[in-house]
Amino acid sequence: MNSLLDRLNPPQLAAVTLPPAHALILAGAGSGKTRVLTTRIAWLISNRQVAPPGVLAVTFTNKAAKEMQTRLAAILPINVRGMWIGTFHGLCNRLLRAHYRDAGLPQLFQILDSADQQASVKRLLKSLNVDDEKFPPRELCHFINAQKEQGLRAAAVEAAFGYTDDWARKRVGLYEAYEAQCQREGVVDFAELLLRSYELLERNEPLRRHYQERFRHILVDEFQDTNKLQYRWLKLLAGGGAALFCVGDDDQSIYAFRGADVGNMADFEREFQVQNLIRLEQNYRSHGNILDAANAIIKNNPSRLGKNLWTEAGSGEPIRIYESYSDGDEARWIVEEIRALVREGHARAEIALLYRSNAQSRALEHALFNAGLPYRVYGGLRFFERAEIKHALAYLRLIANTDDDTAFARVVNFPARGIGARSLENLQDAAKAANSSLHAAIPQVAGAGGVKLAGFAQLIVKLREAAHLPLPELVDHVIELSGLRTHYKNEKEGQERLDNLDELINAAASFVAEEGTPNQDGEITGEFGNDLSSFSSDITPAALVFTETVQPMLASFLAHASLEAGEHQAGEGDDALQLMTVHSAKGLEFNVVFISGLEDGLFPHENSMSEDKGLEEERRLMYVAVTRARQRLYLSFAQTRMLHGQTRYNLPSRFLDEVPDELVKWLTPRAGKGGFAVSSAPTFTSAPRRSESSGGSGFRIGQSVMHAKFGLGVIVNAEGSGTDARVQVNFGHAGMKWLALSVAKLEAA
DNA sequence: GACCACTGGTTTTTT
DNA sequence: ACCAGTGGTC
Repeated sequence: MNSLLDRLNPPQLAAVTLPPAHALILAGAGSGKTRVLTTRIAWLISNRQVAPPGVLAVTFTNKAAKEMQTRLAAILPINVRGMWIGTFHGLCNRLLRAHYRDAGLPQLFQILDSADQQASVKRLLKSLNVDDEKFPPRELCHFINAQKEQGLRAAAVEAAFGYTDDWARKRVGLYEAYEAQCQREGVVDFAELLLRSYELLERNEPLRRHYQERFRHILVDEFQDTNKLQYRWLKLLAGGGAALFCVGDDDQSIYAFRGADVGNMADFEREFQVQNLIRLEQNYRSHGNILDAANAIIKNNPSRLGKNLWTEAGSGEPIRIYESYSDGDEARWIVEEIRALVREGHARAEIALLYRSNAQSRALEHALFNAGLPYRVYGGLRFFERAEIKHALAYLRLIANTDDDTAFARVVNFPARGIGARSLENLQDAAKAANSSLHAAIPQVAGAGGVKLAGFAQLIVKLREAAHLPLPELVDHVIELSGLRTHYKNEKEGQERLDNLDELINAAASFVAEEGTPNQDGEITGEFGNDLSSFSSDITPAALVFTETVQPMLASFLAHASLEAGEHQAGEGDDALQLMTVHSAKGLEFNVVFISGLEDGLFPHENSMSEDKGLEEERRLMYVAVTRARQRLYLSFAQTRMLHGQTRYNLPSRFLDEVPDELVKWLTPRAGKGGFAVSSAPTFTSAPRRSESSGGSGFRIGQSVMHAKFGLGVIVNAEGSGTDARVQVNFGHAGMKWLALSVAKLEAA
């Protein structure tokens, strides 16, 4: 068993073998964080400090949870799938399924993903005759989720903030109405999973005691990404004396924009009087120059817990910086560079192209496509989010729960069966009057619309009669009987959608194979199975009973579809270049990394400047991007870039200035502080449309200029001529200014 | 109910 | 530039 600890460095070893007390592990990028977590669990179990059911391990993504399980299974001779290792949402789902009654939910409650939630809010606004211009569904969802993530119900929002005006009051009212609608429909959104299970544990003392006593060791991955509610959830579960082992890196906190609160790290340290603070600073991933650059960049952030990565590897290659005239030129240069790398023997899959925002992938894809280089873009539409899949799932959801109005509204007229807006309006009115679901209100609708609706109700009855079929057959049956298959067969470009629907049947089959296989004791123990064996049976005996007609696998499969939208994408496994945003690159590593579009306004993003601490988060994002690279790192920027159909002129990113000169090799003449080196004369592309030449002043759009007060800038626009000539200049730090040429003393820079 | 023109809105994203 | 969603017409 000592071999388990053999290859750990001293701080890693210390972390893994800590006594059962609270601990905060500050784990830098590439410092072996996942390894420490899994080894810690394995060590605890093999040293009999805790039995497998006493461990609770939480991650953010399914991928991380799966990786932890796989690694553990390789070390320990136990059934890992029965352990409580999962995402916050997955574990909360498990908790709520087991105690649905105590949580006030129907047994087969459905989970709304973000799109479902928005559709649900939209429907709510419509039924209440609320102007969706005043309350955009998107923003309302954001508001509702933010409140839930603070642990605030609608009633509590008022108590917490009071109402400043009618609009605020109305907004909270809508939150309340949304809660009521979800409750009536028996659906929960993502944030609700968390809040509901938090409230369940908080209010139900025997249940809380049960879990507090059960979990002796709680381990948290990516702790810096937890929001307030998740932290409170952890505190509640650890309230019975469990040891909380939190691993995180404040420098890699890049999700504040969706509620993550790095402050949780400091709070944890203080509130739990953490005596064991361990820093993992030795990096096993990157060469020295890359690490030095990352350290130099992140050093500019004032509020850090403090940490400095080092490596035993040599300094390696310099960081290469390239300036190009346009985004297209940048992409073409990247293609050439990649060709050379591949010739030198680099695997394409080991080369990553990172960018700040998805819109930037277009130019890169264009160039890669023309060059015939295989690539894979991450972050597109996921399998379970495709329209045809969501349609099929909606039918399945109606089998599980006819009150699910979101599912109902989605497919009542898809494929088209002549139920128009008119009939639906009547139905909605009837449902509202009876305070019932849309399905239940069908008999109230008279006329031709009523007949057609009754036909749809009949279809649901037929589908429900098949609910006992094995899951894959049920899915197949639903696709057939609903008319989806026929619909897509008749559609000109429906073949891909048909293939996807077949893939859904396959997914159901493999889900049954993986999750539904009973173990020796005949229990279903997968993440989405109802792991009831682990609960003391006196608490929820009722949870063992399933609705007779509906098989448990269906509910589990639907939860699986919502919680794990799936990275089911083409080209997986091929030797393809990896294209993704910096956000989605977190946790990954590559031999060669290109970070493109390093321009002020893009990266750091202009929207971040107005936000409090926005620039710091952007800098952490840059830190994450840089630390993805093992051997070679390229940074590139362009003077002009097409965005939203307009050419934009940006200055080089301030982050470039933060990389020490001695680590860098400029592939183009070095740009001055905050300006361009290469005068905008394009060397390998046609000149851009120069709308005006600023009244013959000698300045042109795209030119770098120096101003006594504002410093360096780029001319982005011009109007007027002669003494009236004015130019608009982007000064980066100092912002965008209109200057009269006759007054402002501008010099070409 | 199907098709086409117009509008608005585009940071990052998991669950 | 480009998508999605909407409102008009047939």
